Amino acid sequence: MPEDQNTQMQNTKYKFRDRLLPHLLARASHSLSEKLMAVVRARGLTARQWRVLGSLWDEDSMTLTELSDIVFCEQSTTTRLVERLVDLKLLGKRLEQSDRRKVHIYLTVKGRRQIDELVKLSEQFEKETIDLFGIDQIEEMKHQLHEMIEHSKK
Amino acid sequence: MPEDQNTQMQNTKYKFRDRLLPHLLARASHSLSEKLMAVVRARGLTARQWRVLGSLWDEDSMTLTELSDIVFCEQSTTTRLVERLVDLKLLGKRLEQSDRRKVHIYLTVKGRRQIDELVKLSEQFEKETIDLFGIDQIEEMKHQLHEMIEHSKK
DNA sequence: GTCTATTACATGCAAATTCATATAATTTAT
DNA sequence: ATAAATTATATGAATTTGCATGTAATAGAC
Repeated sequence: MPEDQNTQMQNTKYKFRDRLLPHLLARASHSLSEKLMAVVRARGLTARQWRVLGSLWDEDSMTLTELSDIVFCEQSTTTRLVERLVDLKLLGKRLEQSDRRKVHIYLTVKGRRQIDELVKLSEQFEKETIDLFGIDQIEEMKHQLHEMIEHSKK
Repeated sequence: MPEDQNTQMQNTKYKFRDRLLPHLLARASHSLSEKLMAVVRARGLTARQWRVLGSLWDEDSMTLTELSDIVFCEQSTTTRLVERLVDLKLLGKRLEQSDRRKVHIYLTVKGRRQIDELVKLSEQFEKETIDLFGIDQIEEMKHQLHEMIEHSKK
């Protein structure tokens, strides 16, 4: 088995599960959001519900397909997830006039009020991370992450 | 970018959903693993099943609790997920002698054969990422990610 | 214009996941 | 040594999810 020179050092230091970038990114994401998620759950929201609600925070509206892409799940899952939040009056639906296939989802006033605290908490945790690692390092990491995301789209 | 105040410019450039590190990390992880996941699904495995199997690749064994921590899910989920893979003869169970509460899970020969291709593919995609962004940048990012994970444990 | 392909969303259903709780083994406190 | 607390795993029930497929609106080919 011809071992790559590059990964040789990592091989001895980390196990498979923590050596590969995708796993590592997921784990870091999970670690960093752990505290917030405890609050999210305590507010009766699932991680995905929060992600949908939060994503609409500074958007006028998004279609179900756009939301699915952001939440990393099937469109059918988004349909039902949103349906539930519409029942709870946290989200609203609006048909696009020029293309009546598209359903636009938006945050209601109640929904906005509901997640206001979570949004502020998110920003606060973000600030803590920035303070800990330094604005320059974090900004550079974000830049690289955006590049990775952009590149994978092709 | 430098003359602007801290996150001010980020605020205008990115929406809430893509400005916060946890979301961004999750999105990058998802983007980078997309191609591999297509193969994983084609092999009849779910993302979580693959993560469990892959994590055991270079471990003698892990307990259910240890696995749950790695897969980011409830222990009860791991119990049933593993149960299914044991039925498929991809995993085996062994009780710890000194503490018979603990169930040790390990990859069977069949399981190892089953994921061999996926492990190689993972390494290959990792190499592509490294070639694209440079070994130094990737290593530095991994280092920071490990630091973030480590810090969050406290 | 008509026919076909594509896009956006919905739905039936089986499987997966979680939450709460139960059980069993081990450790700790007294 | 025993009772209480803790740790590791299992299980029942309700919810969520994904896959396959269906339906309606739009775009494209001719």
